[in-house]
Amino acid sequence: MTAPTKPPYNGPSDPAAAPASAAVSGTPASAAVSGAPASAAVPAGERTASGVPLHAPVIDWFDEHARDLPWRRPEAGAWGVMVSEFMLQQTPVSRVLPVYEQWLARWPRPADLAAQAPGEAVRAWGRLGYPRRALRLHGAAAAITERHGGDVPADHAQLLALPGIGEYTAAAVASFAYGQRHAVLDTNVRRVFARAVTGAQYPPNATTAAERKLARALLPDDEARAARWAAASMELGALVCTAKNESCHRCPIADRCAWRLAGKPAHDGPPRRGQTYAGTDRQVRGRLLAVLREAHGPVPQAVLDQVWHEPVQRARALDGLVADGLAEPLADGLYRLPLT
DNA sequence: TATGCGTGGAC
DNA sequence: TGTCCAAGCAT
Repeated sequence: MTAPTKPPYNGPSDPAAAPASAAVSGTPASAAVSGAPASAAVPAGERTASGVPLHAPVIDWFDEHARDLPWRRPEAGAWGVMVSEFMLQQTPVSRVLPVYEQWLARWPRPADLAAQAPGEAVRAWGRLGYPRRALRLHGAAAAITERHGGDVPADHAQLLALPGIGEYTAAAVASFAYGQRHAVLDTNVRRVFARAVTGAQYPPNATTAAERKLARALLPDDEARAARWAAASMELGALVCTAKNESCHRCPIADRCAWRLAGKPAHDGPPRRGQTYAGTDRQVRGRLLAVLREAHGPVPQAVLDQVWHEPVQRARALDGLVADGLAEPLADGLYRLPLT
């Protein structure tokens, strides 16, 4: 049973963020990067295109510098890992921390969340943003309760079948919670690979087949070490190889980073998609939902009308919330968070 | 494959 | 101040 006792976050107390890795496997991988010069001492699958191993210094760095995050503690369990992954989708760690703690204290198991109305999940989500994630997490908890006996599945395909879980999150939960060997390709890892291996400042806008192939090729053969590498490469991107103001002087692989060795050429090609916000439906939806979240009962339409002056856009945004299941229309022009 | 989907901190 | 950015997913 996946029943992690609530993990009060009392600050750094558990330096060992993950089980110690086993000895490095000596099994040669067949997925060598083509054209790579032979480097006999290192299994082919663990070398970069230049033949230089990448994971050893990164994992060593991680052993020293990993943040003590609550979802990395053993007591977090698979449910804690999964909750954190939902919350961390497009939201910074610092904003996730307090909500995560409250969430796990209130709903320590998937079944506890599944027993609540979805609107309660939306309310507890607070201002993390993208509240459809709260709905999907609630739906995932319900599916876990129904289909998996209340335990977060360990199987990648079963994880992928849950609402709100895509390729990244399925790999992350399987790797971080269950120690499995998966390519965990998030925006941090993609940026590290783009720089260290490809020599580009930023990865492509959308994940490419070449990136997936590279991620698989760089995966250590040993299962526990692969899971460690996944967390370590993400952490490197989050703390050192950041999008802006990268800290190459603190980077364990700076001496072999293709981008740095090339003189850190600026990004060329199409501009990276920027996100506008002011004046969009998103902003209106956010305001509307904030009112519903903070209300304790049904809210009259007249109150919702206060949040935005333009009636057409306002109506479209409200309709969108209803269509997404984030708001529930009642009789007499009243709205509330969804009970079902 | 491109687009829509929240929020707030950093510079 | 405005722009960019933060552990993606669904359609």
